[in-house]
Amino acid sequence: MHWVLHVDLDQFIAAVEVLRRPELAGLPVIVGGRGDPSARAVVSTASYEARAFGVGSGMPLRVAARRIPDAVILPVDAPVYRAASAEVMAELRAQPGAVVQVLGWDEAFVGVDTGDPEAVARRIQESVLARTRLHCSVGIGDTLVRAKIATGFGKPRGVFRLTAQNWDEVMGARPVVDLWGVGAKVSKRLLALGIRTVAELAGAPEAALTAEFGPRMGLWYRELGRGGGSAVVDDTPRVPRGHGRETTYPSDLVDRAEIEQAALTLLEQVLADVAEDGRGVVGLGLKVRYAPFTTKTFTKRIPESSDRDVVIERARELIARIAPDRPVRLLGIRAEMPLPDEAPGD
DNA sequence: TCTGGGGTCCTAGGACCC
DNA sequence: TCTGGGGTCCTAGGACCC
Repeated sequence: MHWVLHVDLDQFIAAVEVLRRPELAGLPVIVGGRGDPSARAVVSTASYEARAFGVGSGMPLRVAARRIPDAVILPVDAPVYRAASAEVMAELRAQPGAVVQVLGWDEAFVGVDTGDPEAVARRIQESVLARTRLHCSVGIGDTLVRAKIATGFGKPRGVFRLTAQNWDEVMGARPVVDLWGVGAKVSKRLLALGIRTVAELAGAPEAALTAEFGPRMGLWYRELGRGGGSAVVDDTPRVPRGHGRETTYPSDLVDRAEIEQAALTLLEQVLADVAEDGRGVVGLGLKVRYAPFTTKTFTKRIPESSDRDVVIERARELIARIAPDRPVRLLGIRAEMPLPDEAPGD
């Protein structure tokens, strides 16, 4: 029978850091930003020792540092994590009969045909550990959604099976925010409809959901409440839609020329990423966060172009729309690339 | 206590066309 | 003195994930 496994590395980034600094084992390790707790940054990953103090992903670094004064705080070192991730994914692909769909640096779906998914899960944990010295947890499911959610019950270093059989018993009474793809906003809107738990969402009337969320998302949320959806692990390589760069400045930018220069610097980096993909640009997006928290996005479609100067000229038109008299806290610029099937000439 | 940076996908509403 | 309905494209914004 066909099974979906969801493999998720345990405290991935912190674990990779501990591997190259064995003396950190057992200490509260926090990785985030440039490793400077006085800068504007958030926690990427905290080791389990740090989590015991209530520090977790997304928390401002400053707050984390205050909470654990003797924590080891390290800067994010993306190339190292990418390399470790590639090793893990290669090991997953080496499993006999496995179809692997990568979800991020530290997680992937693995589709397998087997009569004993737990045995496959344990074998994966052992072989990933042997190759990379990293521990992972594995969720087993009869759909992608159930496998993904199952992993959380297996952490750390465990295996958990979640299927149509035990879905209601395990998930029914839990709040909808525990579902993959339901966050704070949607769960609040659901609550306004009288829907608090996963079971209530699963049994909610179609009309109420589609009226609130539209025909597509409304039906999807109900399906999510049932743990349903696809059971197909898709290993088609993802084609990126675009590239972007965002920076929060240590102090807000006020000078007009300075803002323009900063935006063009970001654009250079974005265009380098686009060029590396060997594709053109069909759209631009400029995000500005004025101090303190109002964010504005300007977008623009442009005729497909790979000419750097042409794209920069179009971008200048967006940059000119930044309010001249307001301090800028964050700038982001993003280039959309043509989808493969709309690329001319192939 | 003060909120990053990289992405993805969905929806609403206006312009425009037939 | 009343103005349909379907489609596409574009901009802007919302929400979510890791």
